Amino acid sequence: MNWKILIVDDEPSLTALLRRQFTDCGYTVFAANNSSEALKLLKEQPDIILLDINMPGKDGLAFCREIRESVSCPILFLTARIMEQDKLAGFRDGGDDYITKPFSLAELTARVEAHLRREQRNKASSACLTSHGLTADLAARELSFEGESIALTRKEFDIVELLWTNSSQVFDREHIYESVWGLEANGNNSVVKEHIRKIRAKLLEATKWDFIETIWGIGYKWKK
Amino acid sequence: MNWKILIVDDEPSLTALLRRQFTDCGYTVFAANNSSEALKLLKEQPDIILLDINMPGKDGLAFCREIRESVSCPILFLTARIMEQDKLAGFRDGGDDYITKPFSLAELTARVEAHLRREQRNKASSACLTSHGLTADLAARELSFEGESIALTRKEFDIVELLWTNSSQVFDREHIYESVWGLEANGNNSVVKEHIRKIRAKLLEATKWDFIETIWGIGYKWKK
DNA sequence: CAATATCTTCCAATTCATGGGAATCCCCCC
DNA sequence: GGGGGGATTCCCATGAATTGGAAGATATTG
Repeated sequence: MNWKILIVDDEPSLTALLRRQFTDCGYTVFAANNSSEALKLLKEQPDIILLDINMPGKDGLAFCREIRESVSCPILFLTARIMEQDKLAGFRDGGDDYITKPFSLAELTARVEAHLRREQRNKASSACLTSHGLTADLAARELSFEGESIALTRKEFDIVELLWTNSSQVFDREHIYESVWGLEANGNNSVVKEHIRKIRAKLLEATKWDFIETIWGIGYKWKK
Repeated sequence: MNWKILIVDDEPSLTALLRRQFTDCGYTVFAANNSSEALKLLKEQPDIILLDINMPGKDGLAFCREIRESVSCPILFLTARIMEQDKLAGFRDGGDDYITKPFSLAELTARVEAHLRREQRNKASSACLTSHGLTADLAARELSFEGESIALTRKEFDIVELLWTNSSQVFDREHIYESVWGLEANGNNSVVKEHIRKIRAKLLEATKWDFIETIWGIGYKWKK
């Protein structure tokens, strides 16, 4: 993920330092020396904002109050003020964190990443497997090929999930039975056979491609 | 909003202090003296967790690593360790903030509220759901189809909200029961079935469209 | 106390899992 | 290259599991 970070500070040496740090970490950095410049850079839609409080012209707190409604990304205050009242004011005005100078670059970076991690988590969509145009959404229990949905039954989906998520492994029928059914296999593997057949039939019908490889005398494996 | 906060610290005087503070602020407070107690209290589904690092038995960092996957609420570390390495470890293990003792109650409260505010904001951005002409206002708990209001009961609305806000996921009946009722499901899931039926009947009547998909043998899912 | 919401129970309809046997395929040996 | 034996695939009828629906009991609310 390539994050965009907006740094607002009137101290050029600090913005330069931060720019270097976050560029090194793979961020796209935008820097402003005052509130009005910062306002223009908002159109870049940063994912997170570092905001100095003490600035000539409009200060950071006022800037934060102004944009808070329309900007949803986390805003972290950077400041030399250590008075508790100032901190509280920062949070009250909509800040998400308050970091006092001097701070360590490592801690600042860790905090920035913690906030971004949370943002991403809140947006997170479920994990999908994809290969050869076939897509499986494990949470939604959906399988589709180029947008076309393929209906699988419960056990069929369980088997596909098992094979696909361990696609470098060969599973014998007993292993599949025990994994999917959660029971000990007692020589009873014709069920697995039949399900493999049905899965193959459905996938072949939809994709013209056999995703399951038979390892003769051993078992089955998902083709990569 | 009545937030639920989980406090985990082995120092009874501190948990007592925090309990009083957050109770006064209108929170519902759960407190644990160690990790295993805390684990049990997770079923209360707290909105935020304050976690001491130094505890006998499993420490806070280990506890955090363990639950981070399954618990999405913010986790704030409270600790007397001020070494930078410790802070970085806290963030690395999935913490959202790191507060060093001694701290001021006012700042702690401000930080807690900043995190909760952000959580709410992230949810609120999807406070109005719309698809196929159906609109749900989660804050007002109102459902309507092309201006025509559809009356849902409390539990019915809870279920719709759960399914719709996680429309990429399949929920089995036990999961729905535990989420909506907040209780452990003991095989008793015909209630959920019946509520799903009622919701379907109401929506079908109003919209001529079935928004809930049955995943046979698994559960239910909101159609996208 | 009435109205509404929630929960329980039971049964029919549907879908899926299962197992057996026939047909086919694959590998090895000649 | 051809045949034999075992493993695999295919087909299909049956029965079990799951869901949807009706009706009524119980709890909650105003």
